[in-house]
Amino acid sequence: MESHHHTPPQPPPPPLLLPPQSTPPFFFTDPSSMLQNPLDPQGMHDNSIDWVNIFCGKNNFAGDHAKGIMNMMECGGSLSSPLSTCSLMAESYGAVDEKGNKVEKRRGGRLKKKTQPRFAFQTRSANDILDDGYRWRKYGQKAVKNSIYPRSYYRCTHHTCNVKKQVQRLSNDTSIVVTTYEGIHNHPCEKLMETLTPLLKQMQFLSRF
DNA sequence: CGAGTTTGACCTGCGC
DNA sequence: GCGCAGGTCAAACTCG
Repeated sequence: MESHHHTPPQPPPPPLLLPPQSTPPFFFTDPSSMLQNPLDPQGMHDNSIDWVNIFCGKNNFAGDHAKGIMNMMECGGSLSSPLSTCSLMAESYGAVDEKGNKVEKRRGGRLKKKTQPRFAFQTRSANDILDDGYRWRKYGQKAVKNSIYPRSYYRCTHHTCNVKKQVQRLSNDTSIVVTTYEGIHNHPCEKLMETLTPLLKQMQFLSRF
């Protein structure tokens, strides 16, 4: 079956850079709550996050959010946009392997080095698959307890990239899709490059005059 | 024919 | 020890 992630012919992409006066694609529903770190309620550590860079800097959301993932791991909060409501849910890992590296304990059994930041988005959408600009290959689907909807497992198709994501629709609110990303893309967003290339060519052409 | 999906089997941790 | 649950694998299958 054809991958639903394979980008079909689509209308022209939106402008690359948001005009300064435009509404950013995401905004905080409760800015004060964004600053409270559930792992550090006393504020003993630096909780500052470059949210603007993460969410509003460019259209390459899926690529640029990587810049803030490590900060995100220490924090939690919620975001919303006019079209969707998203929540960021940090996960903490406390296990340590024999060499002292922090590891993530997996239900599947094996211990895994904590090199893959992980975070989740809740998105209000009728579509299970959110087009984040990357190409994904489905490698599994499982029925999940207490949910009428299965959980789907995807891997980034880029040969050097090991990013995974899980997609699941909430059973108690069927309008919400939870997408959990694991890892950081080590390559540019293909969709962004597709958008940039003709623009760059046009700029090169115009610069000759 | 290559890329991606489907789906049952398998692996491992956890709770009882 | 056993069964359950989550995550992954891989063969078979689909589609362009």
